[in-house]
Amino acid sequence: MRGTKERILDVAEELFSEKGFNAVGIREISKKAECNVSAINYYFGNKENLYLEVFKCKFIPRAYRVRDAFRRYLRAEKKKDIEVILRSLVRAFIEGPFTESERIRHARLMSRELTGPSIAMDMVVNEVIRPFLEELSELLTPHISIVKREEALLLDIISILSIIMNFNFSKEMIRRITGSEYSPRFKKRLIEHIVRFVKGGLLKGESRD
Amino acid sequence: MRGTKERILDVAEELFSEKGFNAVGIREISKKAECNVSAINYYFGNKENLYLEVFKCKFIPRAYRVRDAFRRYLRAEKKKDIEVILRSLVRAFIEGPFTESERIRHARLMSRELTGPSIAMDMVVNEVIRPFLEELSELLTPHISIVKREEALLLDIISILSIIMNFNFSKEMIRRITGSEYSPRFKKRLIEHIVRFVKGGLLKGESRD
DNA sequence: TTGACATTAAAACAGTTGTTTAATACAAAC
DNA sequence: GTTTGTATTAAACAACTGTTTTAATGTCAA
Repeated sequence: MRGTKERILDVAEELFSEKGFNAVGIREISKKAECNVSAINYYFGNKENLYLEVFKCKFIPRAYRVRDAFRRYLRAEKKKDIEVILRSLVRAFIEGPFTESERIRHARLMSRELTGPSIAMDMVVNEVIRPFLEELSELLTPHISIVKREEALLLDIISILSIIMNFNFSKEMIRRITGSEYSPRFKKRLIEHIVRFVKGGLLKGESRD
Repeated sequence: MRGTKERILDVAEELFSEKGFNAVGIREISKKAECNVSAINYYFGNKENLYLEVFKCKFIPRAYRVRDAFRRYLRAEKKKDIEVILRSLVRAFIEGPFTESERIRHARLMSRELTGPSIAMDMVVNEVIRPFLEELSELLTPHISIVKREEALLLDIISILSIIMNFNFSKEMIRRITGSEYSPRFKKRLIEHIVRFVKGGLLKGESRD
């Protein structure tokens, strides 16, 4: 059996992402992790720190894996035009090297942090979001022919990520509205849809207007 | 002084949207609403029902006001081309006939419902989202010249709303990343950015590809 | 075997949770 | 003036909260 500390982290991430910080009790965690309540405080000091540790040990490493998947998809292509860049990006989030439950956990934690920032937000912004935005910005700039204000490109990228994220963490809502399950086939359609939509958005006003 | 029941509803909405259902206690509500704890159970039965009532009496009517603002903006324009439709839509959400705190409350409640569906989700889907998607779909269809699968248009509209919503309920994150406050000037830029981006996305593949 | 340390366990802690009870206060209706 | 129904209050309820204490283990080196 894996170490107690590891099990606590796993269970904590699962429950926190599913219900949010306040809706989860440490007794619920300890029960599911098959350990004593005091083991949690022994290893992590208190509940808040456990939450922080979930981000440090689980969320952030996985965010890097998303980024790495993106880089890998991109590297595998010869022509690195806008469409390839965008498809690599979308695929990293929608398909990515994750199990479906991993993806859901990741999306939910992120979504909670976006809507109701917690003590973990600083970490997420500084170690994940900002560097990734910068990377995307540098990758896309050479392909945007018209002179674009820096802010405009930033807003573009945020818009792109908004769409990707939304399809990732509003799954229940999307399911209800479209009537489609998140099957591999639907995902394929979804990826192509998003790629084409955001490509259109990015290139807006270039060949017309 | 306004009626107790009204005050409870107001305070409950504010606190629920700010912290989420589980993070708010009825004693906190009763204190801020300047009433007794048991008044809450007297009027609403229990905490869960109070949450539901917040949606019934506050969220949904305001969602209709967003829709009405959209219709009004649209009606005020002579030429009802795609750009006008989209600008009306974006303005209804970003500017709309609301105070800033009203907009924040609305966005947060919606975001929570999207990420972690509660008992209120059915209400939101059936009375707000579905009808509005249909309305948008009918409005946009005549302006999309190429034959588009029904699903494709639906995904387009969801993408559009994703962007609008994200700029509405990730404000703290946007602030940090862009360094811009949500001033009227920034909002203007934001609206024009979104309109152009989603217009590009919607019309993708029409005049090129 | 001894001592030191890391880990687990049960119990107690004080404070908070949502809810209920029982007792009022205050109108309008008879 | 009594009754009826609504509105409001304080107090008590049992269950649960995160945390701490204390004791009992296990482990490994000296």
